[in-house]
Amino acid sequence: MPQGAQPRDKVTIIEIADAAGVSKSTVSLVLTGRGSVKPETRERILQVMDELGYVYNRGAANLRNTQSKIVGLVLNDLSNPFFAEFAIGVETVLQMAGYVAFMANTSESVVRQSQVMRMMREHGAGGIILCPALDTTAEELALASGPETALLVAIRRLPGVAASSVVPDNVAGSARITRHLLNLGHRRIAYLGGMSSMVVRQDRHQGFSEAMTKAGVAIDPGLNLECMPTRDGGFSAMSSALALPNRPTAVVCYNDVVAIGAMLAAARRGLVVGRDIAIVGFDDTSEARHVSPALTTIAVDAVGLGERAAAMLLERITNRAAPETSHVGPAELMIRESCGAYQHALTAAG
Amino acid sequence: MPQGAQPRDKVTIIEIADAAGVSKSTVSLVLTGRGSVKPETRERILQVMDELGYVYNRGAANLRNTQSKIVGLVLNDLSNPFFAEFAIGVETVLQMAGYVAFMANTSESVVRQSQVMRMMREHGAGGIILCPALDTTAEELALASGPETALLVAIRRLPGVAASSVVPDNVAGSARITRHLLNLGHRRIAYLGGMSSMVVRQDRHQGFSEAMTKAGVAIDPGLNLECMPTRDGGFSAMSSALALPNRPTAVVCYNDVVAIGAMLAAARRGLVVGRDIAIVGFDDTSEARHVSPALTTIAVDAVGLGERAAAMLLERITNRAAPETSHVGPAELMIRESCGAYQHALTAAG
DNA sequence: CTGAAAGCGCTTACAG
DNA sequence: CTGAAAGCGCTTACAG
Repeated sequence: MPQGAQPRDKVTIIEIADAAGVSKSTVSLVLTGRGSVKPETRERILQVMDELGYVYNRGAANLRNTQSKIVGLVLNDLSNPFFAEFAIGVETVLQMAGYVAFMANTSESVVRQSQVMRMMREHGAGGIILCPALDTTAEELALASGPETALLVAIRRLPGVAASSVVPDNVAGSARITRHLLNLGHRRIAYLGGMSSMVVRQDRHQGFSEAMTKAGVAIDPGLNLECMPTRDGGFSAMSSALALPNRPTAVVCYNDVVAIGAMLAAARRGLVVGRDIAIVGFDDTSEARHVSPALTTIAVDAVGLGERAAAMLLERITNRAAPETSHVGPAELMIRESCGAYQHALTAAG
Repeated sequence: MPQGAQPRDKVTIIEIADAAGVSKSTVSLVLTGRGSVKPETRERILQVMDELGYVYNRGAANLRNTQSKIVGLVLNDLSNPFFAEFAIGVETVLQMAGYVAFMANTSESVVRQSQVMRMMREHGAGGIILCPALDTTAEELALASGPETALLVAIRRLPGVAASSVVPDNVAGSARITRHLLNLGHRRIAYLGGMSSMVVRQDRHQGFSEAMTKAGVAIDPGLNLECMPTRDGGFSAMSSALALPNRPTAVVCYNDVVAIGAMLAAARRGLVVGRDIAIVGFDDTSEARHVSPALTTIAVDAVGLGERAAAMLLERITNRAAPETSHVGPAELMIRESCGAYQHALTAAG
């Protein structure tokens, strides 16, 4: 607060009007920027606000005019760097547009999810970007959501939910990375990680299956292994896969986290990943680049998805009549070391 | 919305009162839980709310009673996993207490920082947890903050700012990891990374100096190297250090990110980290465990710091008379491979 | 370009 | 335990 100013507790529009010698309507006009106020009056008012340390009370303003410039972001797992990057994208776009974001982490709990969504609505969020917790059902969401709040579902699509959506191209990405392994000469390829109840797993596994089938390679049902999408899950599932009598020569993992767990299991077993066995992931989190050997994976541009999600939600908020839309983001193959492509090239050359 | 309910646009307390056959005061009483309402009346009101799809308008409520149950979280770099973990801690505690959090990422921009802090205040945040951007000054902050908003500074302390603070024990942590290297027999130890203008760097370097001095080891000013706290910065600075005529045998890095860059530079030069040279970090981000060799570093419990920050802020919000407090969190040595302790033990045994 | 008045959805004393 | 009235800080037509 500038020196000389009185540290009043609550400076309101009325005190500004008094000090500037105008009515409070005029002050409101410069605040909203709607009506046209004489430039010198405007300047004087602005200066008085500064002197008195005035803070615009948007809660009061919203009470009168609805539309709030607040958006909620509900994340299922902020500890996953993928979602942190997604959040950065969302928040950047929101900030540029003059919006402010509520953020909540549900840790995959549908209960917490309902709670935070309700809280955000009560606090006047005009829209919510939801990365749904694992067991989210369409009915629950219909209750947690409401007509005053625009809803956008991100990352995990939710069949049967009336909302816009932003998801990466899981099917195409998975097909692409599977083709990559097929091109490298692999035939016994396992699909590892995630639970078959997860929509994302279904999509990614579908891409895997399509690529295998299109290449005329039989899929061994014994090489379809489920596990929780964690490092530990990947470790256990991979250990099982390696204990198989006729073990796979390549493994397509549900995501990077599972792949890193799988790499650990292979190393523990004395295998050199990228030479003795190929392992690939999905997401391209920053860890993928830093593990050794570096992980071949699918980049989905988490930041870009976040930006797109925010832009689409803003569009729906400002234009309530706009139809629900869905966006499927790119999925790009990042060839690194864990697939053995580099070694393969050397062998081919020699 | 349950079937049978009219999808009215805005259900207010008045419509609830009418439908339940009571006055709106009574409805307000069950909403706030303050007065005592006859249990059956209460039940009936609650049921009507559910049927009509009522959403409590906290903006309107706050207008009357001040105190808002909203808190702001301003992060300087959400892409750093350390801050994502910190945010998780903050948000968990806030959620438990029935608060909702605004979140903003400044990307080290003081301009964005001022903007988002003002926005949060305008939207009625009762307090703000700030991880300040690099060039934040006490004066700017005094302007961006205000008497209605409790301020808590986290991670980077800000000399001269009247606010509670939560920071890790940078001095002790740095001294501890330096002692670890001294115990391993190192004498030519470099301090690498960060800019001397950063308060965190000053604290960590102080811990380094104290440990060296206490051990009676001279500090070579030529082995104090600054760089931006990024992977690339660490890479360049380490390259310079290795080009020195009498190069260090061990390197204490400003943080994990710098250390990982430094490890890359050493490897590029043909050195085996942990055998030919020791490199250690600070923070214990998840990457530290996954690089190869695994990074010896200082764990500061980011989640715990976040929880503590939130708890302290809540305390100040509910009890405005409470004095400002500061908390210094633990700093624990995580011995892994990059310091060569394991190799050292083998040698000693043989 | 400016002023007086009503109202947004709620809470808070104050009567009953 | 319940009702009528005032007011929180702002915006919005409506006059001037």
